[in-house]
Amino acid sequence: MVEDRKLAVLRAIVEDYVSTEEPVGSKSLVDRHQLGVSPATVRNDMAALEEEGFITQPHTSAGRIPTDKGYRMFVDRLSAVKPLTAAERRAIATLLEGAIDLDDVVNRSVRLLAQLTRQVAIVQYPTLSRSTVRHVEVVDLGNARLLVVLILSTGRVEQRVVELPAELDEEHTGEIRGRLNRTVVGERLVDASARLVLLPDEFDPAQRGVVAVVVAALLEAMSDHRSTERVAVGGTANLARFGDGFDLAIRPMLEALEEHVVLLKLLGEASSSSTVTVRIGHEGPFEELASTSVVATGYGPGDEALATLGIVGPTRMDYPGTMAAVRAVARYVSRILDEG
Amino acid sequence: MVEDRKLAVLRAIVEDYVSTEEPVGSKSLVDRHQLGVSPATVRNDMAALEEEGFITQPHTSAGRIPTDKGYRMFVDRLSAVKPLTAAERRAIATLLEGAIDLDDVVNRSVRLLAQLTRQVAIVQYPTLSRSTVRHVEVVDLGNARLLVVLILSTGRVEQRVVELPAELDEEHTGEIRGRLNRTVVGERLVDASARLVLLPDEFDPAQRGVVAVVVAALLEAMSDHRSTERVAVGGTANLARFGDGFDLAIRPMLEALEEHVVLLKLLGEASSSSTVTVRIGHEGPFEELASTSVVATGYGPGDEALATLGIVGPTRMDYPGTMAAVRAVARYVSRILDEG
DNA sequence: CTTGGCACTCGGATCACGGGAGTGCCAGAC
DNA sequence: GTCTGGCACTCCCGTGATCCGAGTGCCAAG
Repeated sequence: MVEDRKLAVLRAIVEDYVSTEEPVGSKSLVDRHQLGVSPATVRNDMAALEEEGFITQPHTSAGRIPTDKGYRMFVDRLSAVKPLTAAERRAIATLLEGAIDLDDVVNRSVRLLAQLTRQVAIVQYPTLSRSTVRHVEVVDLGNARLLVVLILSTGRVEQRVVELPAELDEEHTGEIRGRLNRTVVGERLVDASARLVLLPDEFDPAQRGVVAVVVAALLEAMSDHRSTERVAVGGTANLARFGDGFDLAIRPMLEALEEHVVLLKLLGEASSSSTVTVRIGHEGPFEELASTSVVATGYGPGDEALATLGIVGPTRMDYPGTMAAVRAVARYVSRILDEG
Repeated sequence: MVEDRKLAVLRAIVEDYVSTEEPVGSKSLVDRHQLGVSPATVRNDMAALEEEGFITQPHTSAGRIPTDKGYRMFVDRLSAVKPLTAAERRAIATLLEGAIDLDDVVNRSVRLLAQLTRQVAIVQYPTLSRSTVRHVEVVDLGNARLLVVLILSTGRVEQRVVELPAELDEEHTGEIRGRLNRTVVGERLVDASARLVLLPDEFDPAQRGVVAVVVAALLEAMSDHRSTERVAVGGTANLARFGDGFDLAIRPMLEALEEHVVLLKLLGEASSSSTVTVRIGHEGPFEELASTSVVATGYGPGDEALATLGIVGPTRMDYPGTMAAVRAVARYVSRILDEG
């Protein structure tokens, strides 16, 4: 009973602080919410909440603001995911339906997410690891150079130009192309890689060198770090809304946004699950970003989470709304990938 | 004589203001520079310079700061391009030598430029329009789908997947591939496009539909706006150094950085020439960016400027150093493209 | 357990004030 | 003519001093 009201007070504090951006006191709390008790009672509850570490005062005789622990409690136990409006759903659907290829899907998603949440959005490109090989193409460019193209089931296309030890004739490239495709088409990348490694030995010694070079390029393309680490970022202008500890938080944030490796670490383990995960303040891996939270989720066709998308914003954010937006976008994108 | 000293004073004001970020007064001017005259004399000159619109006072009884017109004069007539240090040259050379493909060149360039100038760097991907076709590849993906790959002399690769009205056999794809290549290889894009349009008519009616679809895809790839409009941005964290009118300037800047079309407009006509151009404050096309300057230049293999690169920063910047860095990077990148 | 009352604290806005940097102008020196 | 030193003036900015109010903690009574 009393415990319930304390949590209601915590929820009210979080909500008010998120919307007003100012420390919230007992008086304004009872004004804005129907708590059915007096400010004095609320004060007692607040003292208890502070004792337990859920809220804190910036200085004596100021209102209270939630701690990271307070936000955590709010997210875990005090908030219901806020359903999107019909208009928002429609906006998501129509915007994403129009996408023409994978790049476009990712770009549209990141814009959409930034717009919906008014935060900085991050979308990781679907990783290659679980997709399968659709086709391999080998093209003679002349001058002992080959173009090797790898086409994957997700629609991603990787290409590499390789230098050969010697010129190659049409017949041989055809043979290599054919055997490559018979070896890997339809395979998952891990299996395809395993088979490719053995392939050069099946050719006669004269061609082995050439095949080895091509295989090396394909292997490299399959395990390509650049593509698995690729991310799209949008809504950086929303950083300008930070307002409060502006330049304190914005600098490390901008730096992080330039380093895709850092961003991927930020999105973190969210990719493994397809539920929305929230990392609040210091819970994240970077000390400098202690005043920012990450809301992320995995996405991908079917049940598989091929990649991660999410947003980064100040710990003081509208978690229910943000989580709803992230989840909704992830679901729509997943559906699109399913169809493509 | 007197005129000369006035200009020397203007130069000194610009230099001091750039380095100290504070309005500069007559006293500190004579202290920091060997002008050989007294503060009173300098004051007279400053009054004249203000009269002519080169400098202004933020408020009465404060020092002077350069106006856009003052910076313009400084850039045009008062500054020598500051040569880079040997270390900087070496850094540019070694960093860019290691690039493995066009994307990598662009990415490295933008990082380099951001680092050298400590500003926000922008590099436009080389435009397709002046490059030539190196090879066209057509790959049957099954299910009446073809992959069309366009490889250009700049190293750019564009690919499109097209849906055919009907399944196609190996022989026909081979024929189409051959005739496509005979038609366009070595041609400039404009010429290639012109020839392609006529190509379907040369086939017999049964194949004409298929060829038309492939040609359409190629034409689209050749005139692809997405690739001509692609830009890479780096060093956004440097925005955090703006310091002065921080949030005033940073917001529109971040917004501009998200809109590649806007960025291209910012870089502007610089692409036509291969000399470094400077756009100062209000000279640029955007009212909101009146306190930022753009230093840009065209670059590309040989004498042709295929694209533009440059930096955006506060009007209060080190123009000689920045111009030198931009020019140096453009030259090195051009050389790399020449070799590739 | 709740509530009204009350004394207390402290941050932030406001204001007055003085120092200092800078200016403009003028009269005299070169 | 040109430069210079002197001087009065302006006004920004930092420093205290003051005051107000929101908010707190605690206590005694309901």
